[in-house]
Amino acid sequence: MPVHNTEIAALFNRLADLLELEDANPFRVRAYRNGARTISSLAQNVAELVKAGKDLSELPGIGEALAKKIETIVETGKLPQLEKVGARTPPALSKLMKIEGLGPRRVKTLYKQLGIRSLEDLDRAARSGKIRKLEGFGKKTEEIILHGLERFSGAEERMKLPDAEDIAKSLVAWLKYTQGVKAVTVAGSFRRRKETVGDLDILITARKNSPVMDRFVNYDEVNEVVSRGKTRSTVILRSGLHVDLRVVPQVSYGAALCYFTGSKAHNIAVRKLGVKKGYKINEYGVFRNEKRVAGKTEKDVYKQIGLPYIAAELRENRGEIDAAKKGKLPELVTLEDIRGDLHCHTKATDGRNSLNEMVEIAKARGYEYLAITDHSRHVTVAHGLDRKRLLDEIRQIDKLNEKLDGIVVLKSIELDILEDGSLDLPDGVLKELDLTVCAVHYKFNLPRKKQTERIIRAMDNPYFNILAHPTGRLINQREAYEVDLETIMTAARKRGCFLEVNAQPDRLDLTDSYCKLAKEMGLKVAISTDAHSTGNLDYIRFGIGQARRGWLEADDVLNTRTLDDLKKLLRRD
DNA sequence: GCCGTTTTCGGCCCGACTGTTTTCAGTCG
Repeated sequence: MPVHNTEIAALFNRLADLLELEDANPFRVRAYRNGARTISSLAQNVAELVKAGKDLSELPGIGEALAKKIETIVETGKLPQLEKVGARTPPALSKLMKIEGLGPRRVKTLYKQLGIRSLEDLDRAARSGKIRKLEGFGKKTEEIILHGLERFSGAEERMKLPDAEDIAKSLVAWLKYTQGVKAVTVAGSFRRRKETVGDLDILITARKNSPVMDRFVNYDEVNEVVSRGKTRSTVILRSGLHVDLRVVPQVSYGAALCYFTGSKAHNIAVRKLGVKKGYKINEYGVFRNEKRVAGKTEKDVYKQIGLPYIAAELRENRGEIDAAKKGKLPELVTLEDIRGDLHCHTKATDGRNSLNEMVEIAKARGYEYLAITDHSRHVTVAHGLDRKRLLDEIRQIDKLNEKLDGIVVLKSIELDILEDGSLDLPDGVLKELDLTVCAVHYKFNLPRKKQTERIIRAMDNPYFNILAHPTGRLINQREAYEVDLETIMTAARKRGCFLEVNAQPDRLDLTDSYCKLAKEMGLKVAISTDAHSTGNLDYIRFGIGQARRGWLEADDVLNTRTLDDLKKLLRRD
């Protein structure tokens, strides 16, 4: 099993932590963190790139030194420098820096002065009042540490996007109806449509004397006010979600929106570019010699430094600035581009609504087609369809199609890929379908090679069309199964098969990085909801967000096609 | 440690809030 990208990134991050504790050059520390970020957001397995002899220093933020270190990690599983630094500075200290309110300086002082090297040490010292006596610390800081410890022990989990949406919606409504408030925008990773959010960043433009800050900290759901200033405040809601609110004047709205949308790495890159052109960029605008030259809209900000507008979903410093400079930004796929859904369930298996109800809502959404993909027999808990019941459903759909106008129901199935790579129903019945959506639903723990072969063998079946939720991961619940997705993607491309971007907000599988890789490989994907109810069809929004984060354009997406064009792309002999 | 249509050396984004301070360091985003 090759070394995972996340393991390499973790080693670099840990090294960065320890170097920071040693007062190393902060830019060197940042270089390690940047490298870690590049590695962890890469779809391809770095170990395999190394084996293929690829020059890693071509990757952004990876230079000769880091490239060499990565090679060592791939070969030995270890980063010698980390062990060397670890001998001087206890590696456990990096955990202390995760406590809110504790950074490298304070952790270092705590270690040097009180010998604190673990969470337990920290807790003991704080409780016995030792910390407040240190220079630069005080009673209040001690309380903050104790509080941070308490919070830390709770599950540290990022919130899934739809949950954050629910919370944001009520809060935004509350803030909007405040005297003097003009615009309320949720920015941050929420706006970048990341699959999970760590906190909510809300931007407000308001008249000078608007009481919006008061109203914010007095919101019913606020559990704790972390900080409160004139232009910025932070609270923690009862749900545990942190919310930052920033108030700026109208003339700074665009600059503030850029700043608050991030990502941090994107902002740094943009500001750097600004500096090069003689501008200072902050949340109040773009400045040349103290004079504001742009800032009212995001577009103005980008324009001022010679760039076209960059969509929020792209702002991760993963090549978007370079693409913008060259005029090569993708024209991202939108909700309006989607002409149909290629994965949904009905009451026949584990869906909540009938065939007719599903079709009715799909039609109301303006879809031209809807593929009904109930489970196959192997998924017994969902009462999966056997050959006979599938034939019944096919006949039912044929009958319905005769009556329907403006939408066509596609005959399909979510077909289990069995352990040996065969499909769960015989070809004889599969050939009656318009398309198949195939998936792994059991035996997640096969070795990587076997799992990969299993899926590719399934693709050898001429009736295989789309690989559903290709890695099986459930966000915050279940890791992806071990599989060589890049090899699978290559195989899919060769065979005329497709991969799915499952739009269930629990799945969002493919990830953004793999969407981008698919695009680069020329492999088209289907964005499908896997809806188990009529309401779920709306999940398509989350799939679109993920696809946009993966740089996908309408042309890269199967279900932006008209029905005729779609049929041409699906191999059905 | 990275990086270069000003640079292969000398830079490296920018500001708010808090606490412990009498002008600023530390942390955060």
